[in-house]
Amino acid sequence: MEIMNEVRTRFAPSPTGWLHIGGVRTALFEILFARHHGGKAVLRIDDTDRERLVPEAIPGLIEDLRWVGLYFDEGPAEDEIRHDEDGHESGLGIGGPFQPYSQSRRLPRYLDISEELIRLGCAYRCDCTPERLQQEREQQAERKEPVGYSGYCRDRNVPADAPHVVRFKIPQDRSITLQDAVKGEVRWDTIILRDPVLLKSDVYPTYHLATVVDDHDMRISHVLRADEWLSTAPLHLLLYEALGWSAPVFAHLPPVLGTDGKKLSKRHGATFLRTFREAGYLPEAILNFMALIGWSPGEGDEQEIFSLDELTRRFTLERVNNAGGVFSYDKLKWMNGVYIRNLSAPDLQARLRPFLVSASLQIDDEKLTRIIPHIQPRLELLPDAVSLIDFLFKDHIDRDLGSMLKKGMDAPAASAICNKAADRLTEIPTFDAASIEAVLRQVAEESSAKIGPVFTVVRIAVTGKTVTPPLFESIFALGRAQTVQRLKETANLLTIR
RNA sequence: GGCGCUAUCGUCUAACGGUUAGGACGGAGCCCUCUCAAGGCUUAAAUACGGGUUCGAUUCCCGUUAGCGCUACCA
Repeated sequence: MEIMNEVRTRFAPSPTGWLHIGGVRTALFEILFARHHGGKAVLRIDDTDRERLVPEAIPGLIEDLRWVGLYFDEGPAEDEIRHDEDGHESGLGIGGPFQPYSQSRRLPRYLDISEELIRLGCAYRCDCTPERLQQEREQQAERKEPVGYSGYCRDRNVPADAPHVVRFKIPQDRSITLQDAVKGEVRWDTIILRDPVLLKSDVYPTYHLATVVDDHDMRISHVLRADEWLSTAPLHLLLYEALGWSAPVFAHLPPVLGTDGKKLSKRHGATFLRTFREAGYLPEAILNFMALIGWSPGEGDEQEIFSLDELTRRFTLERVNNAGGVFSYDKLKWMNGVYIRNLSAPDLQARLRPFLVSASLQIDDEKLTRIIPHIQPRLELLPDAVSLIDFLFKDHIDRDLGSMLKKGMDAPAASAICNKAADRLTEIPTFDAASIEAVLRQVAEESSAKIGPVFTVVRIAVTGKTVTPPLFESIFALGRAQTVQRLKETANLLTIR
């Protein structure tokens, strides 16, 4: 594949914490677009802010991306990822022809470019103190002028040997036009732009310098990034121009919002992918759902459930929306339920296991296998299974006898039903759902009560719950011995009551 | 304040000048039914406002309003 003509996208998160759900959407679009065009998606680590840097976040980010099913073609190699205390390999390395993929390891390159820009007269050193800048801004605000760096150091020839930053010299009286693949044509007058810092005093680049240099160096053809970057696009365009590089295609993605219309953040609820994982969401459902915020298949197509392959096949920038979209937990939950129902029984069982284990249940595989098909349509989140089936795996269950005794049911009658059910279930030759159903229906018929209340008595006696998977299948899964024992136990409890 | 982006049911969205403005989530109702779900059917619910352009605007243009983003040696 000729790399020069290849479609290449990149996802460049800052390792400041767990992967955010909004980041998942961006990463997904990077991959969908690149793959749709037979290109490559690059993972780059934007770790130029040493103050907010969380080293453990790097393996965490890659791990999360993998879990959700997003595999990048190029990215940080093993040695760029922090090893644990014992120096064990993380196993998360990706690698690629443009190593390293962490910006903190590319410092000399940014310094070179910064120097070149100074030589070119497109950038200059600035030794203004934070206090000075702060003061400047306050005065501007007071005079109701637009706030921003005044350009004080533009022509001062600040020497290189004292602490300083390097600023880009924004050409005045220019008009910059961006042809954005999503937003269309956007124009700015450079007069409103202020000379931004390119290289900080710690010799780390700012986002602007690093991203332009790396996107160029790594042959990125399409920059898909969140909406919030749109206003810095003219600066980036100017940088490409100053360096004599051709700019990539830009596509600014609509934001993922919280219910209040503001950018999705912690106060709206869960926002870290990790949290969704722990809450029992399926990665496929998350991806499918995120794809539908800001993108739609269009053409009157009403399909909503898409596999990653299908999304890849159908994804185009033309169908990316301009307006931001509110993240709906309700709809995600619904979609998660759809995905759970579409799982094979063994697959569901495997995915459920960790949640059952962490609920301290002693799993009996035979019971679990029997009940799986019956809880499948009843799950929205994986951990929902716990309260539905924990009665299968406990030696002792508590029952609220009071909730049995409703709709004309009294204790003696309930006790008799339990005893009779226990006896009949002991007698039947084959203990399967159909036989259990036949027996219990017979018991109900022989009782003076209606079928509903009778089954409620049996349900609570056997499971301790008012809400359970279907009764006969639950009893079948529990097994004859435990069922009979629980029925008799209940009968006794009802008599001494 | 300045600059920019955005605007269809509560929410995600479809309708690339002509539709009874469609679907999905959520809501309501009904059916099914051993509880709870799932499933099926039905239903309420939207083009922010004002001007143009046009035979005809959800759709194109302008303005207003509102929301959001940026305005850091953060990304």
